[in-house]
Amino acid sequence: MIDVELDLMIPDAGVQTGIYAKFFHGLSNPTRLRIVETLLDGERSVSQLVQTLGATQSQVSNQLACLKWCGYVTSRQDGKYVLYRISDSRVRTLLQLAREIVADNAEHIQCCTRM
Amino acid sequence: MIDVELDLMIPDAGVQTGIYAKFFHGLSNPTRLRIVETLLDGERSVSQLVQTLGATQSQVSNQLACLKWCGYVTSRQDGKYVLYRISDSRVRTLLQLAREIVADNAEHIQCCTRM
DNA sequence: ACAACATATTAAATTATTATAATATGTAAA
DNA sequence: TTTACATATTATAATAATTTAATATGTTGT
Repeated sequence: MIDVELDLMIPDAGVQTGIYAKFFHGLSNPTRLRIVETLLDGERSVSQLVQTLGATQSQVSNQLACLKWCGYVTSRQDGKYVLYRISDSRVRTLLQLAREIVADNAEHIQCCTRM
Repeated sequence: MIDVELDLMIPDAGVQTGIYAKFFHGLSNPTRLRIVETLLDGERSVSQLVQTLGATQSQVSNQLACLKWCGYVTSRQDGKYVLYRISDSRVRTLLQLAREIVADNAEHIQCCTRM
């Protein structure tokens, strides 16, 4: 009973916030972010991404799976290839906004030693 | 020479994308995201955040340090207390946009088994 | 200066994420 | 149906992030 009350007092404890944290986690890795940026330029196959990013096929496939789970990309089969695309155009806006915030707070953003 | 050319062919290889990935990493942890959400409601001391989130003091201080590095928050001393606030109002817009994207792509967002 | 409280830092243990390498699945052309 | 190519999955090793616990620093009031 006391535990329940305490839980309710904690905003978004556990479940709800976790979804959004996972969503942001999708962009928290340089390889994934570069995949998203590349796909913002148009649909790409896995092998095209492999070539563009200079990463291994396994790496790209795994990160694409992650981005798919997070809802950033969708895919369709096209012959031998699987083409990926950004699933929501507002992702572009999200990235642009992030760039602006980072640019205008450059003096506060230090080099992270712990992460 | 060949290496240099290859590097240049890879969009945002390494440095630049890394900054934005780190920025997003700031919101990729449930505790940090809840801190940001709480601070969007107004300035808070560390001990207030500790109570609200039900996390340890060490945890909150460490995550605040991380958020500070990422440029999300700034702080000021107020007597015994250190008050933290969101450093850029556009962070609210960023979170709202993320919520909208997640909401509208709920069917694509699966439960991530790997992360 | 001392005591009490608030916050920051650190080190070590735990846990999560990522890269690598190997293999499996799927598609299409011969 | 065999072969070649494209992508996905898996296991393991390497690395990074998080929690926990302890301690250090800093501020205020006595």
